[in-house]
Amino acid sequence: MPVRLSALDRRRQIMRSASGLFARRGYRGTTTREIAQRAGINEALLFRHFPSKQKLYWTIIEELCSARGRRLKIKKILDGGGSDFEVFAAIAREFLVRNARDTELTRLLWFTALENHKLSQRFFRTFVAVYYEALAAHIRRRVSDGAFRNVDPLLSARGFFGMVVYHFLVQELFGGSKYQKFDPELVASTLAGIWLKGMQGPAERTNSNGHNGHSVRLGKRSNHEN
Amino acid sequence: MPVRLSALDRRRQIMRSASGLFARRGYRGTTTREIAQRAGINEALLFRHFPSKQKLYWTIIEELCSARGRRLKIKKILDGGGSDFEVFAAIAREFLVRNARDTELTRLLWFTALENHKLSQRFFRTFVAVYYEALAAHIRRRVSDGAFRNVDPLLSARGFFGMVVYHFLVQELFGGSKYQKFDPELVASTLAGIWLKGMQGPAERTNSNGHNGHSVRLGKRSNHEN
DNA sequence: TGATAAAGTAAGTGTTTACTTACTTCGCGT
DNA sequence: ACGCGAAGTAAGTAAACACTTACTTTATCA
Repeated sequence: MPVRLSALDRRRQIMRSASGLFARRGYRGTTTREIAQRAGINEALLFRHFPSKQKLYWTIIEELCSARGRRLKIKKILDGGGSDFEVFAAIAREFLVRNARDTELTRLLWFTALENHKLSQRFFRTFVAVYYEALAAHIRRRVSDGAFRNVDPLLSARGFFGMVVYHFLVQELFGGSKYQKFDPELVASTLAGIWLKGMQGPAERTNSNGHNGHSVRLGKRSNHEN
Repeated sequence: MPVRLSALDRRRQIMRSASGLFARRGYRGTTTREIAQRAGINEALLFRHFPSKQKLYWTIIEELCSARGRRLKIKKILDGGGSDFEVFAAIAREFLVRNARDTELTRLLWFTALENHKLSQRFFRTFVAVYYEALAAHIRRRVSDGAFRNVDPLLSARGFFGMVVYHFLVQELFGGSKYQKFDPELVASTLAGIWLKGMQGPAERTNSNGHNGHSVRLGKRSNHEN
């Protein structure tokens, strides 16, 4: 009846069970007994694999922080070329679909941010700040190209992510999806369209720069009727 | 030594003490003993004023939901006239300074959203959705004026709040303010500027003879460059 | 084929939690 | 001035919590 697993497999299984519960109920709202129950094992075994509940939690967070290849994805989009509109819509889309695929992770992250002050900052640095830096660098480049207006790159990058992330939070955390569904594709292109048009320089025809082929024929006509 | 208060005053004092703790540590992270200690009373007295911890929590949330005159403020800004920029910058500023004044409330709300699924949706409706509706209505008006492009009013309203709220969250919840301070005035005008410029229709809105030709060309389907 | 080390568990431990009970102190109306 | 109801409290209780101990089972390899 009791399935016997190798230490590594059991460890992984416990972490999987635990992260789901932590995400739904938070650290304090999750008991070690629940975790063990969900993993189908005795509570004592949990404590042989992890010295404490705290350590288990941290290990999960740690793994989530390091394992995901998110950074690569956004860097790839940025470096991949394409019009500004294509790039920013792709980033927004990537964010929306990725987060939608595991609401669990998002909830876990937000819980951590609220429950654990210290961890949240470290979190932010390893998980979120990299996006900003990459995006802000890109914006800075486009500013010096003359394609974007000269606004604070960090602030405008934050503004862009803000639109996307907040939309997701409203839909998933606050139950906005109960009232209205949105097509991620539409959301991505609409928000990217607004932001991008808002960033473009007053002299819009300045697309001749000897840089790589970013042309400025963007999607200000990103207007999608339906 | 022990200060004797009227039931009403004591009640209020307990609620004040409790909401601070709930905001910092969440519902589950706050003990009734702590609350009593902070209020300078015995734990038993707390339970004479509130039948349970749950009820205390709900009462606090309820009061926060109903008492605040937030809705009025934003309506007033919208109806007060002024240029689009003045209006939107004012809304953003109002949000930033108001939230900064009580981070406590913001934290409490986000905690509630995560910890209590049911409550969060009700919360959202009474606390946040009113903003959207007011702003979306305004956007709709400006669209039919021909001043704004014809994008989904709800989505673009969300986008606007998203920029502002997310900036606040990053600064206050994730410790962004440790690294860099932002002048609320600057943030408000920058974000409002981006969003607004992104919303304004250039020579776009031609006429309304049932079929507007530009919608055929979707921005996201623009051809690739490499 | 055992010896052994690790997987697994039943049944605890002390502590903390939300909540009670049984009691004392005090302001106030008559 | 005195009685009564309400403010206030010391000292609990049962349940739930994270974590332990002491023990049994089983895969693996010399």
